[in-house]
Amino acid sequence: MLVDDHPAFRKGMAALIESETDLRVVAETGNGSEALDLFRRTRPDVVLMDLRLPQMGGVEITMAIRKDYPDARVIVLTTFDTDEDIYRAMQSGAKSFLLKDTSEEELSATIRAVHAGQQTLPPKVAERLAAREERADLSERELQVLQLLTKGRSNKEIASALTVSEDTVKAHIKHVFTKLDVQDRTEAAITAIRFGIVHLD
Amino acid sequence: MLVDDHPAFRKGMAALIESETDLRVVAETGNGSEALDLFRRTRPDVVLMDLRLPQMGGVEITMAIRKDYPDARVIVLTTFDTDEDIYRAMQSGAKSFLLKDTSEEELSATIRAVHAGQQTLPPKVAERLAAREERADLSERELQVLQLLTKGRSNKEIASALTVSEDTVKAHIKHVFTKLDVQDRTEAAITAIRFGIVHLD
DNA sequence: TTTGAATTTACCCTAACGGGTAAGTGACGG
DNA sequence: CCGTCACTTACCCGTTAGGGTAAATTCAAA
Repeated sequence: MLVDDHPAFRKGMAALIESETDLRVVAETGNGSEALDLFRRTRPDVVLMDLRLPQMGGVEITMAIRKDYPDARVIVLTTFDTDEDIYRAMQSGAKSFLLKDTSEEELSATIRAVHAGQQTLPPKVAERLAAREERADLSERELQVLQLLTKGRSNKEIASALTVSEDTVKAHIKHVFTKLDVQDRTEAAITAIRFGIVHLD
Repeated sequence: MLVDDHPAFRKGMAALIESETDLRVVAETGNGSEALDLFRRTRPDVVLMDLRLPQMGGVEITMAIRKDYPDARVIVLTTFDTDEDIYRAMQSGAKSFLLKDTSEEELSATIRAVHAGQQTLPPKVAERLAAREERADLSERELQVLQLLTKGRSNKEIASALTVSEDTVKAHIKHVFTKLDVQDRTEAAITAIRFGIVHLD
């Protein structure tokens, strides 16, 4: 099953897959909520899932599918990716993570491997996943502070937004700096965006 | 002619185009430098160009083509786009700017329109281009300062990197703040990334 | 139950930031 | 030749940020 919101990409990907004698596309959609229905009805051996989808994200869909079907084999296939994206995708139960520019050979090899129950990761992706693992998780509150900081808000503004004192905000920010290994708020904001910890928009 | 580094996308796009009786794909490549050669040899009526390509960017290729062939008709076709990307693409002489999730109908209609010599822009894109036009251009020096600022450098560090005084850096930064309509450096950094004025990496 | 992490607040203090204002240089175009 | 603009520097001054330290509370896990 193919889940991607670009019709042209789906078409091309389907053609690549169908050109392999042992692979077949049983369903495709660009819609997140439709993906669930389609999975239930077609029960594909393997799902190729884009992460960036309108409405529901690929991670949410993957989690939803694996909640009902823990054996579902999902390969995440995406173009732009942050360390946090990779991390969350694997956390959600994806079996593999490929970039869209991977070769036809690697794609079909991965599909077969995942179908056989293996969990493969390209070296580049594995490396970035390891980098993410090294980074400490932010607490709920620290994440909220970081999100506001990344909107350009001052400590005072963040404090009033969270209805805590400015000193509290400072404390959270200090912890965030340590965990992200940065020196100041600007670096923290950029790092958060780079790693995909927070999203613009 | 199709220029895009994703084989699957090229394949799908080619299929969409060939399904129209009056349209034909005469050449395709994922390589920037090859694009120039291919253009010279095949002289396509219309070029569909991705912006994000390895090695040479789509804007550079477009400029290179239009330098030798000012009549070349280029449609930029891309997934993620910043206001600055759109602006630079149109500055480089592209005739239209489409997002990759545009419908088959809009795609073929645009190809025909551009072939007929028209310069069309989807409403959404036109809107964002207008937003970019309203924003004042940064001077060379201001851009350098902003780039360093967006790496998390302090005024002192920026000053020594550009071998000017810290007061000078402050002056540039003040101008940047005014032009970007922001209050502080963190907001400036985020805005610069959002608009695509500076790039991460 | 106790240990630990998250959350909260406070105080002190120094360094950095940012606004306002002023002014000198060189280059480029009208 | 003169105006404009980019670039440069300087000074003053108030606000903000960030480091260090300490401590209370809560809540979940060991």
